[in-house]
Amino acid sequence: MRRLEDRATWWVSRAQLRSHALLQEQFTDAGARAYHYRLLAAVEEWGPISQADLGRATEIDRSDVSVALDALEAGGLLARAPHPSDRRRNLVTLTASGRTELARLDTVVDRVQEQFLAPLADEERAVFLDLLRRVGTGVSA
Amino acid sequence: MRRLEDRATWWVSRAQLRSHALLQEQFTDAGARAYHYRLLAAVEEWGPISQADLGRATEIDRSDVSVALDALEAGGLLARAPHPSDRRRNLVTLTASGRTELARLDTVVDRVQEQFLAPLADEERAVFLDLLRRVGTGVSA
DNA sequence: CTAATATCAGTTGTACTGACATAA
DNA sequence: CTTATGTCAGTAGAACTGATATTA
Repeated sequence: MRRLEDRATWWVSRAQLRSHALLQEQFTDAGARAYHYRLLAAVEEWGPISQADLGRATEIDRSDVSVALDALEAGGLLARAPHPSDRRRNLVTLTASGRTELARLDTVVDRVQEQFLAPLADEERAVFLDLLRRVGTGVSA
Repeated sequence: MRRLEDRATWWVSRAQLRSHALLQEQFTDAGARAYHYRLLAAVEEWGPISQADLGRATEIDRSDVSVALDALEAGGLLARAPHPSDRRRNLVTLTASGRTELARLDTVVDRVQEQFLAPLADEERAVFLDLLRRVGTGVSA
């Protein structure tokens, strides 16, 4: 596969595939999903936050945020409350068990990250992160 | 998103998203799909090749190879012929127009790669490729 | 009897699209 | 009148699963 293996797009796919497989496997064992983790993490950092802002922060489509929040709310991991001055919005906050669940999932993600980056030495990891960040955003800064 | 933005898994997803968006957009304009390109490229390098081997080379599931080949064969880009000594197998080969189409898609992929790697300097691209390859295979070599 | 191949039908999770009622 | 928000229904492509007939 000379043709493909010289292409960054190919290797990005392969890397994403491996990362995704590790994450999915261990999230499934933990009874969670990637979307849920991303949303819980964003709510912890930015909450109380509206669903639209949550979508922008996690880069998950508004409509998918809406559906995912239904599950998270049903599981008691977060709560929706009306915005005091803008009745279009729901303010989303973490519950106590949401915080616990997030901490639990953090250990899963840390383990996955360690396995994923295992082929790289410490100095290489920092370089990799930097290059990946720039390529991911499309900005050279 | 401190929590997510310190994680390689997050940035791999973002990078894959950007790469995928560029590829999909320009493949759509060109009337092609990622699977088709991967299969054409593999057949050119390894063909005549059986469908099972094609699946292993491209890391596309056998069942998906089967379906994708239907479309490519219908478009006259490649041909299936019975294996002379193993009647279970189809030997897949490129047709002349398959070769032309592959060359056309190569220019698309080259353009996408250039856009995708735009944030990186030349030396950085080589480093990035190397790190990505190791992380994608899970092997430090 | 046990693989391996090609195929078919169906499922999952991610991402997106278009539409809509409501409210700013 | 225009824009933003939350919701709903539906779609697309990638990846996978399980089953099956055929052949090695």
